Amino acid sequence: MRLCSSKACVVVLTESKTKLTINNNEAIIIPEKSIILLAIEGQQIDFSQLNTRFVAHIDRETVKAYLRFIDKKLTGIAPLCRHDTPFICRPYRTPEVFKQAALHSVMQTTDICEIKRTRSLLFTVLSNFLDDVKFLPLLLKMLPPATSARVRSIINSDIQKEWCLDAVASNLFMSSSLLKKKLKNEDTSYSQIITECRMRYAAEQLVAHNKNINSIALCCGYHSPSHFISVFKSFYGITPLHYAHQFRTNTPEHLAATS
DNA sequence: CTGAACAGCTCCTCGGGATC
DNA sequence: GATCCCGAGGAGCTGTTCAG
Repeated sequence: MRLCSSKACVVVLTESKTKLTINNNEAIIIPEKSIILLAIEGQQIDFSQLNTRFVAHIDRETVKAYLRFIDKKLTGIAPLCRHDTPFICRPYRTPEVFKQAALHSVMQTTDICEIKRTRSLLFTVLSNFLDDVKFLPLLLKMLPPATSARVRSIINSDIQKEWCLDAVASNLFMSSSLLKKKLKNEDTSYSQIITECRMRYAAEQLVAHNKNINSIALCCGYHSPSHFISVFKSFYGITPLHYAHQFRTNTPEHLAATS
């Protein structure tokens, strides 16, 4: 089952022995009662068994806040090696705390107290990885490098606009060839970024507004719904309708309604 | 370090058809 | 009718090289 999230990273709790596959590479066996921290951006992550209620979604702001909170000197930390798998696995003994964190991480609330409580729960979950040498490099990897972040920000400012590389480059006051080089140095490309922005927006529209596929495809800058579906499927591993259905059947509201 | 040029490749659109 | 899949062709992007 493909792991879907619009956040920078997730933490997954396993109830039983599970196979984890990242970018279709060799499967990794995860023991039962483990928690796995995964950088999700740009990765295709599949679990042989996955209970979406046991997935805590952590956004970039929470990661930034956590790094400030632990107050460690970050400048000397070696970056995560390009070949390193972007995850850490630890045994976990207090699943009830984790389940609370996972539940809160998908709640949409403007209540300051609830937001602070969610953040505290996620901090508690993250702290389980503190003694792992890969932990801080992995968190730093989730914070975007300058150029790709600026490209994302430009595209997200008007996601429906028909962006091209030249237009984005001129917004950044540089040539398209220079922009390509800078993005390549950050291990990404314009195509990857625009697809990622479009797919995240599409997923939001699917679950939040219940729009049909045609209008979502157009909103995301695709003139062909069929192409949109194929891109969505290659990005999330499931079709848009399946995604929306899966989200609805796994939300706490639905679980409460069906219990 | 930056920009320009170019070959090869990927992505997107379009059209058609199958399935639910 | 809506969704999904597939193939062909063209547009645009990537990677690389070279020059300033």
